[in-house]
Amino acid sequence: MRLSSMADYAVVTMSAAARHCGMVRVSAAQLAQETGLPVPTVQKLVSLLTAAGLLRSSRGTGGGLKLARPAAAISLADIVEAVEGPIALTSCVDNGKHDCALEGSCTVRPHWGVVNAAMRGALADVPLTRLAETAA
Amino acid sequence: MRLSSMADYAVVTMSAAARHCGMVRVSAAQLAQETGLPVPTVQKLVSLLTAAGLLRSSRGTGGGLKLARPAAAISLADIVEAVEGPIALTSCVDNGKHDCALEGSCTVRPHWGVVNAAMRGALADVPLTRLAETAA
DNA sequence: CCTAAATCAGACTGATTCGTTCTGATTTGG
DNA sequence: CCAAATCAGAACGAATCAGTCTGATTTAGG
Ligand code: SF4
Ligand code: SF4
Repeated sequence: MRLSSMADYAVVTMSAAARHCGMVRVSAAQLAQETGLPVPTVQKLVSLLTAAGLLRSSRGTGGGLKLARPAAAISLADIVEAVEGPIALTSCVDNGKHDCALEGSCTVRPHWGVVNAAMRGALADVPLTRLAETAA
Repeated sequence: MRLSSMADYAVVTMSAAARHCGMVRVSAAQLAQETGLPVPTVQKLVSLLTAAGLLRSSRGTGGGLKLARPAAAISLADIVEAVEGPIALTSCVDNGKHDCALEGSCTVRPHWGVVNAAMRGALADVPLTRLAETAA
C-alpha cells in the first residue's frame, strides 16, 4: 500500500517542470538541481515520462523537456500509471491477467473493482496545478 | 500502487473466516481448503492477523481461530494495515520517519496528507460483512 | 561540410523486500 | 503420562526495485 519511490520522485519532478511551463527547454540536470534528486535518477524518470506521453523531449545541444499537455490536464493518476504501470490493487482487477488461481472460487473479487475505482478517482482528482503551488 | 499478495490473501482468508462467525473453533487448514490457498501461507497469515488483534487463536488439539471483533467492525483498512504496516503512500507521510532527504525543499509534501487520507477512507468504508456476501 | 559539445535513451549491477517453506514450541484430549 | 494437533517464529530462495553507468542521437558553431 505504499507507492514506489520512483513514482514519488516522478511527481516531484513533474511539479518542478510545471513551473517552467512557458519555457520550451528545461534540461534534466536543471530539474535535478532544483529538486535535489540525483541526476541519473531524473534522467531515468524523464525517459519513462516521455515514453508515457506526459513530456516532450528535444535532443541535441540546448535541448530539454517541456510538458506535452497543459498542467491542468495532468493528474496524479497519470503520473503514477506512467511509472508503476496500471493502477490495479489486485491481479484479478488488471485487464485480462489471469494470474490468480483462485478466480473461480474467490468471493471478494467483484468488490475489488469498486474499491479500485474509488482509489483511482482519488488520485485523478488531484491535478498537477495544485501540486505546483509552493504554499500549502 | 498494487498491494502485496499477502494482503490480498489475508482479505480472502478473513472473508472465509467471517462465515464461521458463530463457530468458536476453525482450523487454519480448514480455511486453506475452503479458499484454495497453500496451507503454510494461511498459517503465516493467521499469525499476522492474530498479532494485529483481528483474530483470536486457541492452541492445542481441536484449537482454532475466531474473530476478535464483530465482522461489521472490521474494515479493509484494518486488514491491510495488519499485513502491510501503516498505510502511507510516501515515506514523509509515515509518522516521524524522516527517511527522505528532500523534506526541506519538497513542495508536494503537504498535499500527500490529503490524498493519503482519502485513500484510507476509501478502504475504511468497506466492512468485512460486505465482502462475506457470496453474490455480487 | 565537419567537428564538437550536450542531451536523451537504453542496458547493467547491487540491494532490498516479498513470497514461500520449513522446523520448533505449546496446548489439549485420551 | 503419552500422543496428536495446532499455532508461532525463524530460515531460504526468488523476484522486483532503486540506482548507476555507458552509448546513440541531435543540434550549434567553426
Ligand atoms: S481472484 Fe481473489 S485472491 Fe485472486 S487476485 Fe482477485 S481478489 Fe485476490
Ligand atoms: S518529502 Fe517529497 S520527495 Fe520526500 S517522500 Fe515526501 S513527497 Fe516524496
